[in-house]
Amino acid sequence: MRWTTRRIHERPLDLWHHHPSIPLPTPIVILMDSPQSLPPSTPLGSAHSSNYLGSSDGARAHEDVMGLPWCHACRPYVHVLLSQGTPSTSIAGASTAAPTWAFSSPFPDYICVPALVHRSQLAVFATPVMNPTTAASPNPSIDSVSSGSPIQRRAKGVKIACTNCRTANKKCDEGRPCGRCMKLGMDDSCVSAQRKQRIRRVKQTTTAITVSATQVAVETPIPGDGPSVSIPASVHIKAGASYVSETQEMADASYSSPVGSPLLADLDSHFTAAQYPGYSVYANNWPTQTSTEHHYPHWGHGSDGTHQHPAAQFGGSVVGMPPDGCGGAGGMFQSPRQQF
DNA sequence: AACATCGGACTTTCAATTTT
DNA sequence: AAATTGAAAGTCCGATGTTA
Ligand SMILES: [Zn+2]
Ligand SMILES: [Zn+2]
Repeated sequence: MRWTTRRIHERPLDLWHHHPSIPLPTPIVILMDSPQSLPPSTPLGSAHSSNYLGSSDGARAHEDVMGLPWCHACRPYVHVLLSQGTPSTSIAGASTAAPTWAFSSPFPDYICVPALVHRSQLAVFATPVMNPTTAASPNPSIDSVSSGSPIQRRAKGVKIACTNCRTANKKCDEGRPCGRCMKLGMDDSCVSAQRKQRIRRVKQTTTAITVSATQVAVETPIPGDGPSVSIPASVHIKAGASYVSETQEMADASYSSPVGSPLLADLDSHFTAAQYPGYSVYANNWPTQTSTEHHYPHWGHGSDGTHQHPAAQFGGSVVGMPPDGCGGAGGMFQSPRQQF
């Protein structure tokens, strides 16, 4: 089996289409735990990637979940620890109804949702922790999840603020004088600030990568293995990159950047659970066979050939099922991020 | 109410490093 | 040369304090 690592770089999600070589549904399930980099103070409406469950990089706004070109229909699932990944406050327009895209997780206190769901969309699961299926619905008429109503994101700033606005930490505009300076009668002093020269710095060697934003791990139960609650082991995922089974050549060259076989041995040398407290890992069961049958290691095949949701094979109750095919971009998995 | 400050949450840039 | 990736530097929201 060949593995490919790739990462989406500064590309709006909407531009991604489902890639024919990526099986549906995806063979990867992400387990997210202890998202300590999601401070309660983080605005829920923010487009900050740490707000997007499953994002592998909490510091970048433009890079994508797990570095893979998922379309809405094939994105992986994230098991979110409710007590920590759930926003404690709701946002305007957020649904309080049990969403149909959420699943109960086989892991206690987790729920299973598609990766890239905005954190705010979990408001429905806010404390006290409750079963998605029985969650009350105080305001069922408003459902930002299924309706895809956008969540307010921070306004885009100007390229370069005037010195006055920069100093005052206030919003500037492109005009010179800018609106604020005009309003305050500071027309004369309104000049564009100068960007400082960046100080020279030396990069450290890579091994101690910060495990950021979404503490993730992949787990890959063999189909038909029955309940597979994995045991914390070493980390099998590299920050900023992820791996997808590549059993056929990529049709679209722009998506691929083939790499050798960065599998376990490789990655284990970089990460251990001990090194990163709080980084719970559930990766004890990577697929070993190379059969093309293994496109769906997670979901397995139902007797009728359809794919099963992981929750199903774990015996968890499925609250809803993901849509089939790749036409779901505008549907229930729609990202709240407008700039996608 | 209008304005000044400012902590800090996002965002954008860019250059060091790694890949191709 | 191009892609990654760490993190410096930038924008500005929103809370708080001051002034009128
Ligand atoms: Zn200005
Ligand atoms: Zn100005």
